Amino acid sequence: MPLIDKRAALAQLGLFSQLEAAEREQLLMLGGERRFHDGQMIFQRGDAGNSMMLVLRGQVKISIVSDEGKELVFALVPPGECLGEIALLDGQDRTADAVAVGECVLFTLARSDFIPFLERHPQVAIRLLAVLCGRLRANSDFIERLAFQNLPARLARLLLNLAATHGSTTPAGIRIACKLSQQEIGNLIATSRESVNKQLRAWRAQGLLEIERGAITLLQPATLNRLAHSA
Amino acid sequence: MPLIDKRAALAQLGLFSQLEAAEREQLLMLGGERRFHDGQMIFQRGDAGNSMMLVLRGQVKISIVSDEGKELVFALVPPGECLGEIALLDGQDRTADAVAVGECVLFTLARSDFIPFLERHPQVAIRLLAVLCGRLRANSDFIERLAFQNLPARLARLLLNLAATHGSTTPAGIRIACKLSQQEIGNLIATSRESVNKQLRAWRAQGLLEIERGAITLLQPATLNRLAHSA
DNA sequence: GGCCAAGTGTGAATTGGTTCACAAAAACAG
DNA sequence: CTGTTTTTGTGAACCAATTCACACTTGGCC
Repeated sequence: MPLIDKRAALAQLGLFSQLEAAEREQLLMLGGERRFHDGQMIFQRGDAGNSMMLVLRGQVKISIVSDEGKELVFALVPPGECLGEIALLDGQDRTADAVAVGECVLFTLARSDFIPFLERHPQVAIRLLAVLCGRLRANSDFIERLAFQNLPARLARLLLNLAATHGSTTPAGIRIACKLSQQEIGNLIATSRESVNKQLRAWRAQGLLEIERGAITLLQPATLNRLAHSA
Repeated sequence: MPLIDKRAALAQLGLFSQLEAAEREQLLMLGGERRFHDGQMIFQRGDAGNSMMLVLRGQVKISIVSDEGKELVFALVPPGECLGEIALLDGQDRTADAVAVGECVLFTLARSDFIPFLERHPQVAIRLLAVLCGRLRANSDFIERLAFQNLPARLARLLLNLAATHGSTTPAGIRIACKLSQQEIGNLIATSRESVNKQLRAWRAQGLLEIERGAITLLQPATLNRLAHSA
């Protein structure tokens, strides 16, 4: 397990990039490092939210679970981004669960330390405003897709999204080396595992994509894109 | 049409309540007042968003419309609250439409004026963070309801919500003097007008509520509450 | 009053997607 | 290598909600 360079991560992160190196040093002293194993719960909905985290390594799944046990995944937070800001900022409970995906290293900042820091560094507050605006826009999109788009459109969009962030271009098409099970794909677009399966094979039958173990290759991204933007 | 006291409204609003009176005076000079008629469009999705507004009088409907013409209403912003903060803060396009409901008076602040003000007044930035957190929580709720709750649950919840904000207690129950058409109710909970109609009459038949012209009286709010929290 | 537009009421047909129940295939642990 | 667990594949039955089609009511307006 390699040592993670917190200094570099902090400098790179938009939130803190404007600060003087000395100020970031200060922040480093305030925060702590925590490690989580794959599948380990980081925090749970309803917990008192007195810290925020920055992903140094691994990914964090942010999700909610219904009474009947259905899960809806809001986001998979990649390294270099933060999570838990909302509860930190308003001091209320966490609105969602956070679970480690893979071995994770997080840099954590406690509310009691960070709020005073924020008051001394207004530029950071302004940056945070931008972060929250981004979240709000993402949420709007999510709502819009849920309300207006049917399963094929939501799935197509997800695939294109994954392709853009985790995909690699190959002669045949864009290969997504995703280790997402069909169940997890379903949880990302609010649909059942079976429906994901059926839609994927339907598209495979049409030659739109190829399915291997743990990877999907988009053969006709343009066609999928059309599907993502229709009903 | 009565004169609206901008000074009082600004002082009352959480966002600016901490400021010195003199600073609020300054803000008053920066902003302008605009009036809109019932149904008039205030801004449209995709517009450049270079201002935010504060509702002084009337209500503002925030909604998006799908390709097929379906409308989804995110919020009805009441007097004393603000709208359009997101686009103002990040300088990007508006994510939704805003339409006046009833005769509206808005206090508007331009981005070019407000951002410098924000930099001089960090407390306001911190307050804005709280506002955005509130929005994010509301959005989370919205997503959760869309993804997990069926029509009766969503409708029950909406009615209880309306009862809490616009209702008056009567001997028979809680009376909601809403001037919402069934279509508009549907747009608030992402469902068709017909389905709203059928569900309301089903509940009326069960004695859960009473329907008059432009008003609904909840006879058994407790039962509705149970419905709102089940599947 | 009488007309037109907006809103409401209602049933039948259709549909998109879920649920269920299982079989087959991989992945994993010992 | 072998049994166990997780994931995938698939069809049939089911269901909630939409769509469609149309009648009825109400309100506002000239």
